[in-house]
Amino acid sequence: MSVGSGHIPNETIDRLFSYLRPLMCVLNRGSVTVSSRELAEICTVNPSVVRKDFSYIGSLGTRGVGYNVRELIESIRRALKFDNDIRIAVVGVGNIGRALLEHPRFGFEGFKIVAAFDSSPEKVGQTVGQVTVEDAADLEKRLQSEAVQLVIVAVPEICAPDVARRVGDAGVNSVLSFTPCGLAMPDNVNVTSVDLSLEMARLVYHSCSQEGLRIGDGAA
Amino acid sequence: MSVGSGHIPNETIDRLFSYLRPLMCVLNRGSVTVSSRELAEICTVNPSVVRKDFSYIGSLGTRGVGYNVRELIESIRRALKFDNDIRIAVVGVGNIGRALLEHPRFGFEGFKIVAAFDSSPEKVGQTVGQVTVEDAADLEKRLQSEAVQLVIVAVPEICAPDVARRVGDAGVNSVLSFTPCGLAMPDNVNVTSVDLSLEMARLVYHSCSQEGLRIGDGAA
DNA sequence: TAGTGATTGTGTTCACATTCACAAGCTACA
DNA sequence: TGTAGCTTGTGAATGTGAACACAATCACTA
Repeated sequence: MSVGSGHIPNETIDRLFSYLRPLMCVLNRGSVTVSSRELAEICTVNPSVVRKDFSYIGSLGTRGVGYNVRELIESIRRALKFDNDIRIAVVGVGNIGRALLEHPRFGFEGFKIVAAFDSSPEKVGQTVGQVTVEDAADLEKRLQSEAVQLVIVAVPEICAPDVARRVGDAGVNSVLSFTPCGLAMPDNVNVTSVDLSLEMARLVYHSCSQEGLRIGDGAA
Repeated sequence: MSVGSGHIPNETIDRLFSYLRPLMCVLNRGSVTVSSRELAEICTVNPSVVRKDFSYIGSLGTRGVGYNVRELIESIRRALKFDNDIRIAVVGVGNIGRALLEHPRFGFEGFKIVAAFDSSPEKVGQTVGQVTVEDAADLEKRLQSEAVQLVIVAVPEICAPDVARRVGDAGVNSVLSFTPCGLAMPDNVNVTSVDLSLEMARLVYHSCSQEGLRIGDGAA
């Protein structure tokens, strides 16, 4: 019962994703290995959770030493089927859309923005970041020809349902939306909404009820 | 063991927050009551989860009818100590900061942006949304005089650690950051990072491994 | 080569959360 | 008033993940 046999718990999957970026940081700092204790501290989880998580994708560490950072990143990405760049399109080049397009890091993290759309004539033709803004009229056709896997919907709330429908029709089944109210989408389309209000409310709640988080592992 | 006695499970707390916005939508649609089945459908959870969650904050529904939407929202907000507006400051008036400041909905959701800061002289003095951008030099002093409870850090990555430190020094203990790499903060400060890469990676993973989500409650 | 200190890997235990199933209670209507 | 149809509220069962504790293993040093 080791190495990728059996099934990986859902929570572990979620955490595996969240390890990736800290590991990148550790790698950039020049560390060759990282211990479960270190990584746990960065991610604010229990070290034994880290070890168990990694045990689900195979025994990757060396006792007494830790985990080889580079190998670890590789293994996680393999386990999460996150090998090739994910092809992304941004719909809506307002403040948020622009921020995304100008964000330089996506390239390093396995994402590639391949197209941007807007319906406003003065924006169409502009070059923002690495792409040139296209007319939203061509949305469906272009999503298909660019083999887009994920669409970021950053349009005004009123337009969102229409855009979402068209994206669904084009066969894209991952949508990241900045419109918090639920978009009615077919079952085969996964939608994640970025809801800052929600995060902020939770944050303040937890700050108020400051429950002491204990982390330790054995000798704490 | 009813009505606010005992303790509320963590997962329930999280969900209570996530019910708020859908309930607002239902309210705006003109519905007076909502059933656990309806709300569960919107939130993609099991109806019995909804009922149990609400049972932790008291018996709020009427059998055969459902829950009074307005009362429900009130009760949830009370339970989450989310009665008064949360006072927010935005640091960094770039694309993201501007998007936040111009976002009209916060006011309706219990948030009030009371200040914005930037270090660039040409931005200081501009009015964006409801506030006038102030010089970041006065940050600590102004955070205190405005009794800011939560700071949104939307500055370039390189400046983030410094801003975070100053925010911490000013006594604010909730920070929402758009800088994904962990900010080193004292223990009494809660930081939530908005990490789009993380969300996108999860989204694509779940779209690929399309596991059929079942929801039903008894008769499905 | 033996000893020391550190760290992983994991079986077991425990705590927590979800689901189920059904009684209790409401509305509507004849 | 009585009946039918919903919907809530909740005890009990089930499922799942987290924490723990410790054996196994490695590097390093004398």
